[in-house]
Amino acid sequence: MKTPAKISRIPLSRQIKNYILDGISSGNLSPGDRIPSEAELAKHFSASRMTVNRAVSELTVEGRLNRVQGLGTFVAEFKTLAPLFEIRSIAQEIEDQGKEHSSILLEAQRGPATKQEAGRLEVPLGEDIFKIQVLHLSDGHPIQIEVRLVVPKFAPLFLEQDFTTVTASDYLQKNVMFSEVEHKVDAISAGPEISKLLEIEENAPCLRLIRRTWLGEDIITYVQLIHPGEMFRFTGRFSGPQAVRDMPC
Amino acid sequence: MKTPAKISRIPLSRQIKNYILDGISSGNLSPGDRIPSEAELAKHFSASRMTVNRAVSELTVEGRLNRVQGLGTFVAEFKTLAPLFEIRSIAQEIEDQGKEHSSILLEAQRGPATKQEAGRLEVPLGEDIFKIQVLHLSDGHPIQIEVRLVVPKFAPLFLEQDFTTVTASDYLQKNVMFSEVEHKVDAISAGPEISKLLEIEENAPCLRLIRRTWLGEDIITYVQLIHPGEMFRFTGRFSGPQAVRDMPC
DNA sequence: TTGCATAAATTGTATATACCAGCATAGACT
DNA sequence: AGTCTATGCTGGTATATACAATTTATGCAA
Repeated sequence: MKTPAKISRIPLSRQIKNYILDGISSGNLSPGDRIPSEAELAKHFSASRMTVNRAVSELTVEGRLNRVQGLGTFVAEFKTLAPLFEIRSIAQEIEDQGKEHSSILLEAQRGPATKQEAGRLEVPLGEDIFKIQVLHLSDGHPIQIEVRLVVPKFAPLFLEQDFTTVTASDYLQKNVMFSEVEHKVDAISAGPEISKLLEIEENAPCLRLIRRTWLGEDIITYVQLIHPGEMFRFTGRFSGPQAVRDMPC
Repeated sequence: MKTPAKISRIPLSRQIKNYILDGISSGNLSPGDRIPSEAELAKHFSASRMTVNRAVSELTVEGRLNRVQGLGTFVAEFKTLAPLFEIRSIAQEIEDQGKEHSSILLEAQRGPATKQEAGRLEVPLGEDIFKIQVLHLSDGHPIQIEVRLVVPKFAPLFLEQDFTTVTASDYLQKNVMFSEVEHKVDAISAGPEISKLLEIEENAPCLRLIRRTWLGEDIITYVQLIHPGEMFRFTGRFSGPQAVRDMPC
């Protein structure tokens, strides 16, 4: 008798990681709390300690946990901005979490640049530009709003992309000659539109606003990402105690 | 008979990682090359495959290698900017590589801000500021120049730091309430001063210039880092084929 | 009370083994 | 010639085990 279909195609180590992550995001585990020891987790999952060790080690590398030999493993005190500074495809990020990425094209229009848009791209006011807005979903749940401003004459190929499947990061990674990247991170609260799109409460704090400007020889792109803070994490690697504790969100 | 002192306190997995990294930096392994299989490495180091597996897996997470099931493990095609965007202490970075960090205080003076400096900090021209310049060394080799501009009235405690042991990142991580970070990356070539400090050829290309501005409630800091490009790596995670290949450096 | 040795718990590292999954190729078959 | 299959190599995951290193708690002795 063969294995009855595929009951669980998710690796055990991944399940353990998700279990811990769920504990953190659900509030059962708070920053500073000790998580069960490797031996306990191994028993709980009927796994060997090595498997637990790998799962926990990976979470440590990812900045979610801190391990202290002889003491135990603890939920990282603070979230990290590090992932925000890593320029990766949101699709890849989601898939790495074992979830399914999809996206909805909210807007794709061409027209003259407003004053703000021209400022972002550092082009003359009224310049012919493209404005694309995409909503990214993780397992069907909205998770990030992406706004792209592109100067068509610099990037004709960009316009042929399927914006719902190819993220800006994907495209830029494959096609754009990097010369300079400017990166700004800010925190905002949700206005009516954003709260509706992301299915969160209005005026919810903690949203991360990331702005990136790519200045290449043949393309000028401005990417603006908005997503709930929970998706990305802070660790001590980036900011210390006061850094986040005193933040409004 | 006990172990004869400590012949090798460096973990085997770390040794394997260093072996591979050395192969890459020495040019024996170029991007795209296949590295020896896990079995071969295990034999070479008289280690078990699991140990090799861990070492190689970690290098993959760090973006230095790409693993393909059924094919082999390959040197990552391109370096990544990701570490540049991770805000970490240079001291920690160096120690993580198993090397010793030290630093030399090149300059520490107080005076009115020049036009350029005032612009960086967004303070009035002539504002009383501190200018600190530190040279960081890895195992005695100069590796990074750090320039810090600080507005004293916003950060009185900052001035009591020992600048040669506490890096700006360290301090900011522990004491500064984060509100906004601006991050710019650029590539420059080495002028006479820089080439002398970093012990590299004059006009050497590929130097990374990183500028960070921290805007907090009680501190405004501008940090400028210069280091040879080799220290940090690119991977496909950040930039695609053309991204680096076509760069002047 | 103080100091020190010891024990217990925990993570860190390493081994030996097993089986699964993906890829490429050689060889057999049509 | 084209197609299929078997095989071998590769990495992916998991187990069971062992010992080292670190921290904390405990208990005993001075």
